[in-house]
Amino acid sequence: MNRSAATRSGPPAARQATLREHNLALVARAVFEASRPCSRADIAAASGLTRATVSTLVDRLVAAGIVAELPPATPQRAGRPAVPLAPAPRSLVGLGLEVNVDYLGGRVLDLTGTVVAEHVDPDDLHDSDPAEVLGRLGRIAQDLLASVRAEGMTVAGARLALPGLVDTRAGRLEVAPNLGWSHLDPVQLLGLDPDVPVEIGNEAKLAALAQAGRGVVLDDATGTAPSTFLYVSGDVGIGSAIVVDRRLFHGQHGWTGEVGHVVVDPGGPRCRCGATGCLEQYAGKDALLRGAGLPVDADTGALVAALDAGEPRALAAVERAGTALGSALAGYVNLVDIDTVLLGGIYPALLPYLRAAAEAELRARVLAAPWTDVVLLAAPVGDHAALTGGAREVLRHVVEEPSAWVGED
Amino acid sequence: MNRSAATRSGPPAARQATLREHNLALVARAVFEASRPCSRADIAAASGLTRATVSTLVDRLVAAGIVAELPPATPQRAGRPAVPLAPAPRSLVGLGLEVNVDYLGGRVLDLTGTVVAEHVDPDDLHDSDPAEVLGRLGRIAQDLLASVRAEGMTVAGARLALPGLVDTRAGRLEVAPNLGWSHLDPVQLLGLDPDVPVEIGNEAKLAALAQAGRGVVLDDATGTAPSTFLYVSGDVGIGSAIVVDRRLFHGQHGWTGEVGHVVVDPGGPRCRCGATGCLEQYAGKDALLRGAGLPVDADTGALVAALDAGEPRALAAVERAGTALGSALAGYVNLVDIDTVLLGGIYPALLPYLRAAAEAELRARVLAAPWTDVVLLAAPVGDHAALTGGAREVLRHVVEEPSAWVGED
DNA sequence: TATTTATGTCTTACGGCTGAACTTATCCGC
DNA sequence: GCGGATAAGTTCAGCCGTAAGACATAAATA
Repeated sequence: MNRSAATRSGPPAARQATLREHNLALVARAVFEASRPCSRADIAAASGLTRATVSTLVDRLVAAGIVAELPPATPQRAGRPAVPLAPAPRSLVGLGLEVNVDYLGGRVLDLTGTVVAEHVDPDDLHDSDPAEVLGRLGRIAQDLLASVRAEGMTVAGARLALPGLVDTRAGRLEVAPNLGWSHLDPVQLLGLDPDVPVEIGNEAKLAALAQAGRGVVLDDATGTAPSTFLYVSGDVGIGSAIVVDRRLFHGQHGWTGEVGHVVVDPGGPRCRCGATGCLEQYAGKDALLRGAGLPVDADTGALVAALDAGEPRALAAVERAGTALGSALAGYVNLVDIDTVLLGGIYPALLPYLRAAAEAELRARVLAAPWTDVVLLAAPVGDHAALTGGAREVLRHVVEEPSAWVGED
Repeated sequence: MNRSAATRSGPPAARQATLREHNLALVARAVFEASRPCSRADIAAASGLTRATVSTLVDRLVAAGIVAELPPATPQRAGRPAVPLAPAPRSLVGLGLEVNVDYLGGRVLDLTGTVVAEHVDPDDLHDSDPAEVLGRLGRIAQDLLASVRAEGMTVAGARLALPGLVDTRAGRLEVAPNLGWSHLDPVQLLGLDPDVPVEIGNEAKLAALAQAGRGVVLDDATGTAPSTFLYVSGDVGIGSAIVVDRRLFHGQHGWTGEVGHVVVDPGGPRCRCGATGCLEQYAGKDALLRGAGLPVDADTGALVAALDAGEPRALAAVERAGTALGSALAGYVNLVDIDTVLLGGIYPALLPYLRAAAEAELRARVLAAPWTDVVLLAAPVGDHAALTGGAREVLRHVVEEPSAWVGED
């Protein structure tokens, strides 16, 4: 009997509890983004809340096991010494899972970003049976969960990375060409305890989030990890993700970043997608190996060896890939105006040989080149990045909405 | 003396007043998004706030001239008749300004989306003098402001659209090739009263926002304008904008959507940007006219006439443009996963002749084509869309942050 | 005219933040 | 070694905005 003209959608009404949730998240964020342990007073000064308010909020976060009070550092100056606050280790954890063409496995991270448990099984999963493989992964996940629970940790959730077109909201895998899977509900096939919420995601997208440095904790002694960047992951196919402010740009269905099928040359070779001259046919792994005169089942190491040995065919193939990649990336940058590109997958190893050609093309084709430089970087997180990204994504939600994990009183 | 480890950036602390601001915006949004006038009770039911709270908030919006109480409609059913609420007409207004290659002018919109004042001067402004032109526009703006103020309206702000690379935050125009302008501060040259805040923006971006208004009606089956879409505007150059949920995707500098320089064929003709085979060289206005064998200073009407007459060269040029556009848009859609494309500028007139070729290319090249259809539509707002978009953008801020316009008590 | 139904207003209660006073814990100078 | 200075963290009254529910209002209906 709702005759309302106003829509029911949109943001919810704000009440007193909303205030608290907001400020709780604000305080959590302050602790997790701080470059070193900070005190309640620091947070008060930085946020504009009073020390009184910050204190009650921090107390709740400590009680929930999200924030830990460290032993006091030896004070440097007059005044009561501060109680240093930091992300709580080995308390709340997130589980990242992945099935890819060459392995399946899981990784558990705590709020400090430390790996507290991991299990990876290399395997050839081309054209595999989804029920069998996901059942196996489910048992791996159960073992990981049991081991961390035995140490008193609480699992905040899990994220399953799959190399294909994924509908995150519906929890459906539409198609994963290389696995030979399509139209299935991977979460159900995992058969995990229903008390652990599992979401699925695209492998490249989650690998991208692993690069987003301090998504959970600032662990980049390596340097400043960018918070806005394009992540391009090369393998047989070439996937990518648009990360803005450490979050994915999601598009309408989550199917962004299909840079592998951007046109490089319409007169080029036919792609397995049916069109011609896609980037993948120049800079995909198979195309690179074929162009270098290596067997298709060779690995990147063989290609790098050929490059190091100065093989002309290998050098030519990689240069052609660099030009194609630069051309496609230039279009990408022209369209989304993000000028830091992290290269993952097979590209970090090839970057010394790719870079010159790619950058030449970028300089020539990026319209804003006179005002800004496009930076090509090797992605810092390499090994099974989607596992880390998935676990981090779970934990990011904890930090951004801690109220769900904080008790009533 | 701030030794804080926590950063001072990030969202501000939430206090009681924040609650009120949030809910005030919520209520305003409900009124402005409703498909027909709604009552206080409607808003309460839709938002989850109590009628009491909604009442006090609505009263404030009415007092501020943002919302108007309409005369009661003849009641259809038992019970006290509702007081219909709607955007207030001729109260708060926004000013859109534009300098483009063929005209300069301004347009004033009120909160209902009605044009309450307008002044457009056609003129050839290729390689013009910025100080002279902007001074002239400033006087036009002053006249418009004076006339609406004489009727008691309040000007919420102004937005100046320019056809070039614009740094919105710094208020600088980096370069506008067709105007022959570069490196200047257009707001200062306008010389407006400082009590009217003026921001600048890219012309294509603001024209895109004009398409996203709630009052905009598409002439396709659905009728309502989409809230997430790509807007592609063709002229000599081809600009575009990414609109998500009625907001621009901004990128790092605001320089998104340079689709005119996406590669269509690396072996193609050299572009004025220095690279080869850019979309602009196939689907830009000059390229189209040249391809059709028409003089470069002809207008779109001449091209359409040639098409209607069945001129083979014109038909071939437009088909080639359609294919090129489809190829570039396919890449665009593959990258940002937005499958509604509004075509503006010269394209609506050419759409009947472009569509088949463009859609064929889209079907072949969009990877998600089996799961979603890419829709090509003529942009509903045509004439000087950036004027409307600029004014709307000013008013959107009023609706989204009404607290700035609501008095203390 | 009395009843029903729905809108809009009024009053009291509650929860969360503020501000100021207070306690705690360390350093510094004598 | 002791008192003052300094700064972190805590306690408590007060304010403010929303919730809950009673009340007033206005029209249709029997």
